[in-house]
Amino acid sequence: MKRIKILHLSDADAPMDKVLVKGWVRTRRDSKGFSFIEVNDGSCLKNIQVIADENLSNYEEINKISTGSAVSIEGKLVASKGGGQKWEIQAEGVDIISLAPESYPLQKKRHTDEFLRTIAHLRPRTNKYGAAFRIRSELSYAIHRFFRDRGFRYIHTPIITGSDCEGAGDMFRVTTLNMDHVPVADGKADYAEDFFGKEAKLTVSGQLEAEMFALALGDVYTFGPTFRAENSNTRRHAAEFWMVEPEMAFCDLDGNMDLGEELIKELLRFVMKECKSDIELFARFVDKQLLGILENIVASDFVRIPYTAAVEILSESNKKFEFPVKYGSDLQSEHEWYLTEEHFNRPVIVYNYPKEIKPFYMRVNDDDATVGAMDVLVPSIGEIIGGSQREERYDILEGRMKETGLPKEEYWWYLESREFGSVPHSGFGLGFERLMMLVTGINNIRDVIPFPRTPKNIEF
RNA sequence: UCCCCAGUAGCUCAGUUGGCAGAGCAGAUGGCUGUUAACCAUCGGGUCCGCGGUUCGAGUCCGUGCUGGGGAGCCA
Repeated sequence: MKRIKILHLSDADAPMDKVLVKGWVRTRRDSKGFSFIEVNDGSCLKNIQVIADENLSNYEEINKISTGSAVSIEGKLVASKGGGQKWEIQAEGVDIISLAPESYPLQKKRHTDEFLRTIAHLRPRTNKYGAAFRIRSELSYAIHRFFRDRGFRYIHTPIITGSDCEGAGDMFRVTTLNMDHVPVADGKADYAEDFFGKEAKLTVSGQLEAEMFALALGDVYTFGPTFRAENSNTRRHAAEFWMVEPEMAFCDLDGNMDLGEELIKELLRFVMKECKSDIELFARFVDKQLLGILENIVASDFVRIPYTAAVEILSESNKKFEFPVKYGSDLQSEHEWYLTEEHFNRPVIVYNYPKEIKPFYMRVNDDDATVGAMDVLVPSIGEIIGGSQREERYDILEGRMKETGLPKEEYWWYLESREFGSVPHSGFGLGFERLMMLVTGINNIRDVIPFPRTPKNIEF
């Protein structure tokens, strides 16, 4: 007999004569002559209540079933005699697959996120984390669907890269050298002996490679892990995280902003519709204002202001900032928070930043002072998208590389794309975990990724 | 890396001015009951984060280290 998932039982519209359910026991309560067993199989938030009568041949064993134990239940799906649930299973057989000892760390009552992080291998068995990771899966699907509907192609860009510096942050080294006996040449590690014959790192972005495919397939995107070896200790940063990076040929900065806004709104709409009961859990127990926040984002036009206008708003705000607002320096977190949470109270796209504070690949504007960069800021998360129109003019790109001290030889292939049929193109990076935080109201990135990697933390 | 806060039972926490280590939940045992964070009774459970210091006496005060959290920087 094939097992049926609890998801399909809870929305059943008629009783069933014979069902087989397998899952983990959340709690068990005794009554006179029978026992209530709450079983969850991870297919949905809901448990199914099982009635195990004392006439069952192994009732003595059934009475030893503890929280966390795995069971297989055969019986009838019948209308529940008690309140609180529509259906329950009148068990005809309860097989104990394995008993969890009393040391099982998950209890019926609420645990703190900090404690659950120390048992990341068990936390998906809780209501909250089960819901979060079901949503994570649905959100991934929604991303692929969004791009496919619009004719984008999915590109697998490399995880290991030979580019010494991709412009963002410190990188993790990839090597097969024996770290206890590193071969030396001229007083330095000799990478000629290494696997690739030169230094290799984990990627910090698939952008440069994705650009090559945008200039061939038109509209493309990547969706995969990226790595930053920054010693960041905040609730919004992880050393390993997932990023969505669309890249579009024949697209300027306006088109880029349009896509970013549309993407965020569409993903929120999708999740509110397709993950309704899981989202409701977060709206009830994690952030009471969650639904209002999500609806507000879906309904509002994102504010779009140039960097100079943002600086003006901040200067005229009469708000005491720890760091002074000044043209030419990057916006501090407190400035971004002010714009998106206080001044506008909705998502804000800041664009056209001074070129001195942005990387070499961003397109220089006609004023020769700013570049076509854009950051999407949302309340409670901060920067969720960072992107730009790319510099497609060979000479200017080459000049910017010289200015920022990048070795031209390393990027010969990137420059060549500007030599052969170069076209205006744009793209951005969306932080997938930050999107998860936005959607669920969970305020720590370590709680929206299955096994988080942060400085000094690589357990599991 | 810098600034701030915290660390007490398996979990969540209380612990007054420096004076015998506590509660709820969880666990075990018994009872009651179509229960649903079940209920009632009994019992077991501690390196008060580590190290050093002050003191007649430290969970409490001081120094230091570790771990966790929040903020900043870096960014998605």
